[in-house]
Amino acid sequence: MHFIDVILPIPLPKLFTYSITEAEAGFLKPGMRVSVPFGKAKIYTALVFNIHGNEPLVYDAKEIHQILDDEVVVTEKQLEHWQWISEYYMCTLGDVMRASLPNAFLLESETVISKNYDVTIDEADLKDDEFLIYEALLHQTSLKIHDIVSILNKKNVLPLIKSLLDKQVILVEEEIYEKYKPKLVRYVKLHSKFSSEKNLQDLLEDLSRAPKQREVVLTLFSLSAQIKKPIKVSELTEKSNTSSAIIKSLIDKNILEEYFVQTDRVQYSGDENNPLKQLNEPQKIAFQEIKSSFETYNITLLHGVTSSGKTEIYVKLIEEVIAQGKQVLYLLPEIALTTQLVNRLQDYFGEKVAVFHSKYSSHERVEVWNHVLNNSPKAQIVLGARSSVFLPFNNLGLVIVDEEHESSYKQFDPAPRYHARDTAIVLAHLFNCKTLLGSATPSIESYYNTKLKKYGLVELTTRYNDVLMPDIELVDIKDKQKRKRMTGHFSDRLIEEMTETLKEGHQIILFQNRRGFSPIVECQTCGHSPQCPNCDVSLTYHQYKDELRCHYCGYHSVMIKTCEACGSVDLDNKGFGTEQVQEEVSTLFPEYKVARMDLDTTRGKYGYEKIITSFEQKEVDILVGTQMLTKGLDFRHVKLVGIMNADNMLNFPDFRAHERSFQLMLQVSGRAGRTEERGKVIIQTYNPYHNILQQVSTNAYQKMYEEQMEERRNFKYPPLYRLIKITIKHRNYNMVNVASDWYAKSLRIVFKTDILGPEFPAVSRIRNQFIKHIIVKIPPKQSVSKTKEAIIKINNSFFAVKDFRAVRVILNVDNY
DNA sequence: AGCACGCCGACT
DNA sequence: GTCGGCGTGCTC
Repeated sequence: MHFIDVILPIPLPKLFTYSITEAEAGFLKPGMRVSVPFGKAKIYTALVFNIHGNEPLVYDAKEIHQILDDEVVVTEKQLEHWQWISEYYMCTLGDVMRASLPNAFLLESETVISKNYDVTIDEADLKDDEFLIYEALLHQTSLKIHDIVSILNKKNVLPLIKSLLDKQVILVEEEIYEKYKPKLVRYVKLHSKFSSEKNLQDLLEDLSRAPKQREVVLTLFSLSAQIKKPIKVSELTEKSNTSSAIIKSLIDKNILEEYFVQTDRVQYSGDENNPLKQLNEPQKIAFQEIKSSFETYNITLLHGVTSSGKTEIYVKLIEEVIAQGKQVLYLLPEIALTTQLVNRLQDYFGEKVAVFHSKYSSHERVEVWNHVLNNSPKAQIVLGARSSVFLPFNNLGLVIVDEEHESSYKQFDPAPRYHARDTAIVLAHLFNCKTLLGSATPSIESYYNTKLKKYGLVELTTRYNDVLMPDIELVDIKDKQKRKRMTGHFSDRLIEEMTETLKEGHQIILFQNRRGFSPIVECQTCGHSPQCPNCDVSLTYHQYKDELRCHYCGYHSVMIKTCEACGSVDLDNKGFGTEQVQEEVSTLFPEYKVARMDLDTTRGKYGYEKIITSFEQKEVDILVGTQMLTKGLDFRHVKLVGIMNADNMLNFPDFRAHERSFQLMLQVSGRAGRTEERGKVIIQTYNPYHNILQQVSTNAYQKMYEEQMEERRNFKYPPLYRLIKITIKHRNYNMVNVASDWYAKSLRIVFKTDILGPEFPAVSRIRNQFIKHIIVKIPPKQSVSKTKEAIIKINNSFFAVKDFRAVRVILNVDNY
């Protein structure tokens, strides 16, 4: 008797056991995919977790449907890694599987219906709809659910299929198809019979009455003479300036022959292996320090001021590791910066660099996955966003986590709610290799770990080319308002600096941490402001489309002309976003070009790229944007950075608000003056004496760290205490209250203190679901894993209560 | 998560 | 009287 335990890509906490034959047992290995029947009819892709001979006692194991792989697609190391993730982040292995595997690896099954020929059917027995399907099956051998939906033009066709099945009119089968298809490129060549000079002459004469086709043949002829390589159809179409129809007719006439070649979707074309840049003195010292730090520590934090040339140091380290034939994982917070960085790395390492991120199609992901799995030289260096920690490395030699402090490394939804930095550190540990964290503004927890001597620390305090750190000036806008020195949201100081910078031909970045035009539209007469029907928030006015939008659920409606409550036309905009800043800039400086970079303008695969390139090429003089601007972009000609309003981030209700504001402001400031000239930063605020702003203006990281640590100690927050956030969701307000009270009470029985809540968050309803949060604080001496075990117990008894079964509970470990 | 089974309102 | 809503329970 042979059995396998498999992981199914669904959020169920246990593995499922299937029986296999002797031969299958000899062939299967953990990490291979099998398709298995699950429930009444469905077939799922499952991943073999282990192979054993223990027959389950309380149920009969079903047989597997089919083996899907010849070789493992998930390595043993990955399975180990998955287990750590599922335990640490309190999610199921199925959740991790779903997040890890490229979608195309998960087969889909589709219900296929065919006629039952064993039974004679009395057509009179059939209802109208049923007869339509029956008739369709007389013409076609099989139908898919989708086809039936379109034949009958109604949504719910399952009852009908069931009834047909009962009457034995049809047979139902689950058909499986692989979603990944290699990309084939279509090539053409002249049919071999025209290879002789004479036949070709004849052909051209034949075609003299079809000038278009003749033209194509001639172009093909000259192209193949020129480049002596196979000719793509797309190339030929473009060069000969014809349509694909003409080429098709040539193929049909057997004049051209078409053929297909499999190619990689992701290809690097360009010169490669430019010599590495020489490190300057401070970089050399830092490089040596990192290497000696690695002798003591597995993890080292490189704290280097903005524009100090951390990338060159990474490149040197990468060079050494790949020389040993090992793989490198280079993590970046988001894709915005990859364009510049990918180019830089490819300049040095050419084809060895593979890029991996969420905007890639699932086909592209499979290709990178396979390259990494096969240890192919094409993916020796993986440059990727957080999900690249799931790639099947087998020979990892170094992990680099750039911009280590970035919050986008943490996944919030859906499970697994992992932090890519911490997950990558564990991955590196599995391979017994080193991790380098880099940042100009390290996260407090990482810096704390260097103090605890868990991580090594290397500092780099001078900018590349000895450019001075930008001069940061705080402008008190409360005072400016009083003295009527404001034009819209611009202080006289900011306008002065902008005018001068533009005159000198330099560029400006304006930072406003809010999208849209104005967050709130308020009626001047009755004070009413339009709310989202699905969420507990006011709608934001977006001028560009003249509509009101909810940033939580995507609801949008046209801008109202009159107040919905009292009918008054006296509507006022409160607060301001990037759109309004952009508009004010174009009125203030009409002769200069302004662009905006935020979620709304960077949709699509190349959204960022377009804006970044046009700014780089100086087609745009002023760039207005949200925090996207901070993510490691390197603009050469920016001299001035303006932060429109520092207060809204400082006042954000979160224990990290101060740390985040410090990081954000220093990062944006770092965009100023990256070559030669010293940059200038203007920070507009109502409260210039705020500690954080003082620390930003003097680049006092140490001071900020100590002060924040003091607060964290006093208020029991990370990194001293650990946090687990429990979110309770339900569409019924009362249910959320009752359920969260029950949950919190149970937690308090076990943990006594250090439980916060339940509390409604600032936005207490999203997509028609009410939300309450409970925070579990874990003191330094309390075992984190024991705490999690206790929470899981409470969670289980929670769902044993009948009334609570429909309540959604989300566990978020390290929710910061 | 899906999906089937089972019990109560608005339609022919 | 039926179609169809979603509460509840199970999946090797």
